[in-house]
Amino acid sequence: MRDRHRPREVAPESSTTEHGGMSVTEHVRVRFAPSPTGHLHIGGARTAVYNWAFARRHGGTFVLRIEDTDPERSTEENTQAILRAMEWLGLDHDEGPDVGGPYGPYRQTERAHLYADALERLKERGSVYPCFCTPEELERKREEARARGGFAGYDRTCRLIPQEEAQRRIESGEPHTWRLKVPLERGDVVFDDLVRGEMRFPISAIDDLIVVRSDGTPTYNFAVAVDDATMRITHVIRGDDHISNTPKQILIYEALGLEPPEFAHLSMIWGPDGKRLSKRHGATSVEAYREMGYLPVALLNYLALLGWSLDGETTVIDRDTLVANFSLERVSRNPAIFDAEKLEWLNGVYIRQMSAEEFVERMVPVLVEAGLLRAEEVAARREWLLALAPLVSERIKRLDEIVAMVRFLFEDVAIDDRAREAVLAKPGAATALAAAREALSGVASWDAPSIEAALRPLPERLGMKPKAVFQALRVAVTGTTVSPPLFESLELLGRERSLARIEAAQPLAAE
RNA sequence: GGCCCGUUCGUCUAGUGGACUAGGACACCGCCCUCUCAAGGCGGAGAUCACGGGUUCGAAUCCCGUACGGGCUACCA
Repeated sequence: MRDRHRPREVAPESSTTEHGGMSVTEHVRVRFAPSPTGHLHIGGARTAVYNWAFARRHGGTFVLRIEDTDPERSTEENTQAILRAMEWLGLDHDEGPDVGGPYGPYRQTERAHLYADALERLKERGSVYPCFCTPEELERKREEARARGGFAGYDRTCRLIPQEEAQRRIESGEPHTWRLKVPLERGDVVFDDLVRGEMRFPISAIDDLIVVRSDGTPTYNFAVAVDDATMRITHVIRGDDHISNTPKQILIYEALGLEPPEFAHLSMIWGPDGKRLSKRHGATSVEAYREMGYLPVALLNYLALLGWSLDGETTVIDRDTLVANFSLERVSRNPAIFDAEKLEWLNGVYIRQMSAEEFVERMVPVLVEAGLLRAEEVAARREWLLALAPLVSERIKRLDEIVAMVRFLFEDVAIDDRAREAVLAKPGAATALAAAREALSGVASWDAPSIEAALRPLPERLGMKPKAVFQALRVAVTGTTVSPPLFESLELLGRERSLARIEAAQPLAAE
């Protein structure tokens, strides 16, 4: 449903709001709050991109908060991996566990005292009450309520316990949780979602949720609200799986006597089958894309486009353009399906945009990693690498494709069976190779133009098609039917090796 | 069950009542270029705007309903 009354988001740099008749400048503060239970995945990265872009667009602060309250699955390695992935993507944060900041600590496990403080405040204000129901009882009640239909939340039994009695039971050591006393008389909880417009929830449908467990730890909604409040977050930009949590968090803010932030809910990212994106759909972590040879700018661009558009026409959007143009108003409400092919195309666009120098910088680590080049050789072969760069960069979409494309330049490769059959087995192949070998041995200066000058006349002289002659040569020299341009390849291979390979291939060629 | 969200070419999207014979991009098909593969150029196919009602001179755009998909409904996050 389209909502034409979507609220204004803040103007770039800052926004001015009325506070007690006084104009104050509100500094934008957003946060990305991943749970270190795994690597940074595509969906989380997209949320991070939007938060980052929004902060940068408005000259605000981007906070990184680690939600590590699940001790079973949270690890420090994952935290570090998430940090690395964000750095690689270029999503720099202003405050976080690694860089600190005025509103720390930035790991939930280190913020226990803040939740305790908040609980005290809630008690003082009478916004919370102890609940002595056991998990088993609750389970039973839930099932009964479910069977009756309608509201399935807590039946508020303990809300009716007189204060003195509750106090006595607490002091006697009876296990209890703390529940939010939802103000039934309050009326609907309404907020203006910056992406979806007005969102309205009947107060009667909101549970007296547990804010602090019997072991004293805060529940998710409580921790989030307290964190966002104490970190002075102004805009909460997150997945739409949190829409239903929002009214609960707003109620917590209100119970604390605080002004809730603005909210913007992003649609989910799905796999090609319309299901939640998961490993089944292939690579889902940012790290995996780095390893596959994707450029950070390409992934950033693609992620930005997954639910946001600049103008509906522009698709190639670099970091600066994104920052200069990002707005929540242009975020779409529909879930988006992750399209690996479009990402790959975009990556190719950025690869082709690189200068030879930039490409060499990317290519060298790949070659070294593949064992084709030694790091010590790089300086000496710089000119050669610079000449190779444009030949390769125009033909690949991922950096990891480099290896297969240039291997023949670094080591002798066997001639591919299919290539031999399709090309060398054709009549005339041997004649072509012999003629080429002869023509090439006479080349004075071993460079592509001279090589081309020597080879160009061959087809006509031999009465063959150009393609037949050059493909035979290509297969002899590169081992396959697909390679960078022939004349340049010969130049880079060098005279000795080129002639040797042609000679070696001659016995395999048909007359 | 209750509450909430979503639905425009295969995919990402443009669209905010008349400029819509619904635009762009990826993918697909054809032609051109060409030593292969790419890249590039030109062209093509592809969307009854989920469905049904209404409002209006006029609706992809506003209203209501239905269907389908999704989320929340935990002492998970």
